[in-house]
Amino acid sequence: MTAVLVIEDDDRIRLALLLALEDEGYDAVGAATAEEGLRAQRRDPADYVLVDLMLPGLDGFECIGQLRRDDDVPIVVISARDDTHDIVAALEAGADDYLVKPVAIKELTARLRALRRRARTGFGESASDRVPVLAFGELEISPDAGEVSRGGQPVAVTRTEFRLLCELAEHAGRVLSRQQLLQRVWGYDIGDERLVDVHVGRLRQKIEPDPTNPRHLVTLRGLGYKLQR
Amino acid sequence: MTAVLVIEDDDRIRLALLLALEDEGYDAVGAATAEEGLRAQRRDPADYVLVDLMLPGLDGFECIGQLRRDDDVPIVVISARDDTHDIVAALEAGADDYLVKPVAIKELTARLRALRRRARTGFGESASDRVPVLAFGELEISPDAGEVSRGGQPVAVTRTEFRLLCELAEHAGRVLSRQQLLQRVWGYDIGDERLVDVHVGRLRQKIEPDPTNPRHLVTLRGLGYKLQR
DNA sequence: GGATCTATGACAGTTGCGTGACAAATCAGC
DNA sequence: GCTGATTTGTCACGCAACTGTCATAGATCC
Repeated sequence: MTAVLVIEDDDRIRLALLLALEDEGYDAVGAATAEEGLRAQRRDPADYVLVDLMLPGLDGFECIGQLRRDDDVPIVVISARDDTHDIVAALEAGADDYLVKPVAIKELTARLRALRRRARTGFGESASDRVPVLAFGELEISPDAGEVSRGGQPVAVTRTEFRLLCELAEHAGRVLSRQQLLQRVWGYDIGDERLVDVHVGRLRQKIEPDPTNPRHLVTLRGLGYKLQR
Repeated sequence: MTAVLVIEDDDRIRLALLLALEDEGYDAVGAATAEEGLRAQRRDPADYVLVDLMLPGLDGFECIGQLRRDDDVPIVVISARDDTHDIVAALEAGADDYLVKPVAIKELTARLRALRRRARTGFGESASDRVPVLAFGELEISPDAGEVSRGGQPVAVTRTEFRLLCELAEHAGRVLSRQQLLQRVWGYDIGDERLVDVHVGRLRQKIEPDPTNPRHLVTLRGLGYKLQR
């Protein structure tokens, strides 16, 4: 069954949504705060997340950001605010759709279905010859095409940088030690680990908006590097 | 450049949309009727299609159906009608999103970007690329990701602290003596057992809500430490 | 109340990381 | 092949963060 996580602090609205979703045949779970929702999603990932923007503690935008960091789950914002600014900000943060309260349950489920259909289909070329693309926020990597882009703009990376990036992307969210990277990217059994630093540094100059404060290609001191959403 | 086809019979609205889209860096083309739009799309496919519902001749719903028959192009409906029925019908017919006039251009483009991102990413991560997490109440440890979080909020721990925590987490609920920890975390055969205390203390500062009254990382006097739920 | 075990703060030495400079190697265009 | 441009690997330096030691204070047991 399709599972939906509803992150909404207002008990009545949350309950109403949960009941309505269950009526529609979804397996719905509620969370009253962003923190609770994030935890629930980590432990037992739902297929969709609905999130309110105004939450106590961690707000909706941050919640979306956190969800997107380690998950591709479709996120639909359900908010009382219909300001263009909020809508744009939420979508940019990683939300897939934005509905203004009060929401009609039929519309909501229709939108969930549309979202699923779109995600399955992809677009551009026909499904068969579509190049797989790994996405990390505004960063996109297509290993087959040998292309990297940030926010739709192509980024020129060298071969070594590209291999390094692919290796990290393949194990997205996981730490790779310098040794592992040397092994996999360069084929060295032993070698100077600083070499990895240098290339990571160069890569960051190209793919990170603020290379000094990397958001995707992060260092885990003493452990290695990892690529995250 | 990204091309957008706008199918809208009202000249003023169509023109306004075209201009606004071009301002935003899109390559926008207009069509006044469904037939004209379909022809244009067949001849020179755009990356997105915006379509009005109330069109002379072939109406919007049918237009969507026709578009969908031979194309995966993302379709966004832009309509004056905000009736749930219409919205659901349009989405079911194959539209990807539905905006009610008047539309804010910023919102429109944000939605186009969201759509593109989703289509590229797809979803439904396979279980294999989900990073495993060990949970202890609100405390979460992901050895692979090199991450620790409390209540969904990431906590920065050092390498030694991380190793220590993982060691304890691996044997959750069991006491580990200082000797065992020294052995496993530091590789020391002999060494000052106080060292363990110091690191446990530092770890508690970071992961325990009230470090003086630890709930998870507890001391067993004379025996050692253990991590519990 | 004394003995033993544990917590914690301060501190200096060490380690790890990012970066710029540079030379060797490789590539592209002719 | 030649030449200039790009890419790659090496090195050294400096900063920031981490580690281990110690001393002292506190807790616990009998």
